[in-house]
Amino acid sequence: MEQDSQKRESTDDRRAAIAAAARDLIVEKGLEGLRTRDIAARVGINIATLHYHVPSKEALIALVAQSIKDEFRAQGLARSRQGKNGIEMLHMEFEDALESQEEAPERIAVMAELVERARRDPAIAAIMLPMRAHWHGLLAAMFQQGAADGTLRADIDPDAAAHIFIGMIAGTRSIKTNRDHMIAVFAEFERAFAARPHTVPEVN
Amino acid sequence: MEQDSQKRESTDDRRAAIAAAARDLIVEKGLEGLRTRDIAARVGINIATLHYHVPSKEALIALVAQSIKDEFRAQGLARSRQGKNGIEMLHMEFEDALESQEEAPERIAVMAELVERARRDPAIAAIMLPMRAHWHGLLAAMFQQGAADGTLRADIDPDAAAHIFIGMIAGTRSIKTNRDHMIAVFAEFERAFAARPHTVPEVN
DNA sequence: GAATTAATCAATCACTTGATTGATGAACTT
DNA sequence: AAGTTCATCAATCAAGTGATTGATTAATTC
Repeated sequence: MEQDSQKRESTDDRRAAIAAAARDLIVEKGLEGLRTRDIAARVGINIATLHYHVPSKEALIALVAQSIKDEFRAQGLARSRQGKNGIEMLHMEFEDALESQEEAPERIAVMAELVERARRDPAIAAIMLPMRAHWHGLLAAMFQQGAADGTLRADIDPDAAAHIFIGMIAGTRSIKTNRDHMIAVFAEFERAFAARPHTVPEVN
Repeated sequence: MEQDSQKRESTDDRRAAIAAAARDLIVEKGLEGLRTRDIAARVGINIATLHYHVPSKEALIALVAQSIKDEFRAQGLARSRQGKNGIEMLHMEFEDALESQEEAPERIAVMAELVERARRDPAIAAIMLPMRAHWHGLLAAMFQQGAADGTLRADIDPDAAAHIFIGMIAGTRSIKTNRDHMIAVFAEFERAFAARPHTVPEVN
């Protein structure tokens, strides 16, 4: 139960509210349209109060990046991959992506924006790049596992396959993306990377 | 031969120079760091002169988008795909991407920025989305062709495969991308989508 | 060669924007 | 109850920031 008559919020709560408002505004206006005043207004606080909780705009963007990173980590931990074979793990990964797209599409959009930002802002790069590298590593391990357990192609290059998988997911944050489209794309991905012992050799 | 003693440039030349300077600055500072004054300074003209040639910042960004679009169109027309089979056309497409990445990496970076922008700016969307749709259509046709001529998997979903291909290319504008890495990724893509009649069926 | 158009710039406007200051009341400490 | 810290805001600052104005000079037209 919350007491909504409370006049003062803790810094943790405020920072979370500020991050949430900033994320919404980044989706609406992009990083180039992000204004500290707009964020303060959306949270319902004064601009000086915002600066009390988050010292600078730079720190604010880093806060947003960190909030994204934390959510991805939480999602990764939510489901155990233990005891699963390669293709099953890949399936779970895709389901996570599908869930993200449906429950927090704004998260994907903000992440795309921050990945761009990371290219020229070391502070953001320090947050986003390890996150991407970690995901890439997990995926590569899955592909390797799949090649070993016979559920994925034996001649797979785990690193390259992880790259293609990430590109596929990142591409779904595009225009006409709906659930059915994503499912069709992943089905094609599965046909492309799953082991296919059923193919009938042609006679030359 | 050019006469570099010329004091006045034509509007076409000026607009091209402005677009080029803007693209460089977008790479350096992002759209959120783009300033009309900086562009003018880089071209070597007064801010008022810039506004004489390009009426507003909005129009300037549209000019950049159009310049990108024109270059992509030119690249697409540079090599004829006639008489090629599915996998050969795909190879050419990859070579074009590789060439872009090496000869004009800034073009890819700016395009990524503009694709983000298109999400919330109808004027930019009107330029970028048809470009993307056109590329997607060309790719889907290639995959269909490849399925028909036996060079690519017969069970391919051309639309989904095009999506994955675009994601792969877009993903290469990421961090540690070098030529060897791109080639390894495309090799994996080829293994994944090429017809593989040589697979030996396993006995259940 | 006079009139017109194209291209340019110094100066400035009106407004935005991130950040600070100094003050105020609530909540916690002792 | 007094002192201290926490959270808040009205007012303001200084540096931008996109755009305009009015004038000047080179090029073109007639």
